[in-house]
Amino acid sequence: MALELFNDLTRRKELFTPIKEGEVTFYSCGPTVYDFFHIGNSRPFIVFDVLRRWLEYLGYKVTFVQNFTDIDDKMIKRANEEGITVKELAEKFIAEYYRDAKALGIRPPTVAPKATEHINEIIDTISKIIKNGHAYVSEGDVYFDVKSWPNYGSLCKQNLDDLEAGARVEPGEKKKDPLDFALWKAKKSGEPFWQSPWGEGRPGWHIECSAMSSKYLGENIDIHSGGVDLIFPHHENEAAQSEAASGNNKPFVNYWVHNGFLLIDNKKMSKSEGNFTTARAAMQKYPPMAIRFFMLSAHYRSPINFTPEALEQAANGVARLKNCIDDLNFASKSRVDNNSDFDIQIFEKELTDLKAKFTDAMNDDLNTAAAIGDLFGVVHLVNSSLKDNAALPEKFFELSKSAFDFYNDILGLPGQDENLSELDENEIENLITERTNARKAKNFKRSDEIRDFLKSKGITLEDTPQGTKWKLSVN
RNA sequence: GGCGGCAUAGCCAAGUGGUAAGGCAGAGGACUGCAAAUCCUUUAUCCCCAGUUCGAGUCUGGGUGCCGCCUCCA
Repeated sequence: MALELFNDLTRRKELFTPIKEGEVTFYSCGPTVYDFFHIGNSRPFIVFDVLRRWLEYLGYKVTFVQNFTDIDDKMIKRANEEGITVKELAEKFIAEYYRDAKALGIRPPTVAPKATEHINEIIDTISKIIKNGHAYVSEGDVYFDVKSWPNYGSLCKQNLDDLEAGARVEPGEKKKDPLDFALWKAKKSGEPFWQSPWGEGRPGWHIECSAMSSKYLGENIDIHSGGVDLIFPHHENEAAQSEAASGNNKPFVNYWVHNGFLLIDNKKMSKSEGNFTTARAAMQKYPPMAIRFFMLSAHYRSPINFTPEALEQAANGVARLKNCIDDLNFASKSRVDNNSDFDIQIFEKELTDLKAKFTDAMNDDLNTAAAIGDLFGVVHLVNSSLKDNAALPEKFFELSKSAFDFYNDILGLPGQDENLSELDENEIENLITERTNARKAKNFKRSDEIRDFLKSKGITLEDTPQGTKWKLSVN
């Protein structure tokens, strides 16, 4: 089975075929860097990170572009509040983006362009749209002429009249039609501005993605992703602009993929509801990998509900996975025996079957929920083998470890251990030795003291027939 | 009003018309000095009604309930 993706343009699952064989051009809408990104933002970052990894696994050379929006109303407002420049604000939260993204196992994009570093490209794009007759200048603003674009509404499946009914005109806007949207905004006092053929001003929101996508990926790209709420107006506008600028009658994007919303208490997260949480704050309450696991435990297009219970369940799921890998590594130190009568052939076949099921699930519109089910099939297989056999051949450990490496490469689970205890390994080992001696002497009071002390330092002990093993506690 | 989505065990969640994956939590058991981890056993007539079919969670129609977009928003 080959990869199928649900395309919002056709609202059907379609076989994925890239424009250029063996290569994928992939644009994903990135954050506006006026604050830490919130927990809802982290969903597309995580699920499309997995889509990118999966495409790479399938053998494509993936160019993954994710922008930083570093100039818009929110940026200006926040910078003024903080008494810093828009540029300083952007630099701060771009750094914070990378910090949070890394913790969540999100890989850096191939290219991460900033709007303010592409003003020339933006101006060029706007000029092309004007030249092609789909935009007009109005007192220093430039607007996209929606009525001139017959395809407008084809992505969000709305007709112009219905859209018109909900459209709003801001005071001071000089549009011909309420649906027209700004490509370029004339300078207002106190705002950053750039020179343009239409006077001093700054780019509108949607145009940066068109300009940067075209620069790094070409005028027609394979995949464009974002949250469902971006379908209208952002992506509808982007498509109109990009196609109006290229004038080549080819679709801007072949596959539009959108993630479902993350809800809090079954409601959309919003500041007015008071249910707004940054990813940073969430990671202080739950392990980052629990958040990643949670995001991948449902299909990316389904809505998911962010609740403490769900996150605790996810944390326990990650712990089960980590325990298995830890047990495997521990056993590989003392239980290797190539004369073991363990049936490695059957084991290898079961691993292969699970990998095939996993592959089918991933190819089926990135069904990570089903895929995680198969990953737990591996966990169970490895745990059972460890339980039932005192000694196992070297190949068992090689196959198991490479299987977990494979799943980790795709899903980013369980990720990497980084949070080290304040104790160093020697101290831990010494205490374990002392405890082992105490246990031999049946001094269980002392042995439990040591175990409790280590627990308080984030180290969990487990006694096994091969000795005591320790691990970092998962929260 | 227009467009769209969802409804599967206590909770989360897969599921291609042929008698319900997986995770979490719970119960019982094994193992353990006690734990922890792990293993074994155990927990669902798939929102309601009608229809199509030999057979429906899965298709059709009609309800009911919840959610999202149409406005800055992942």
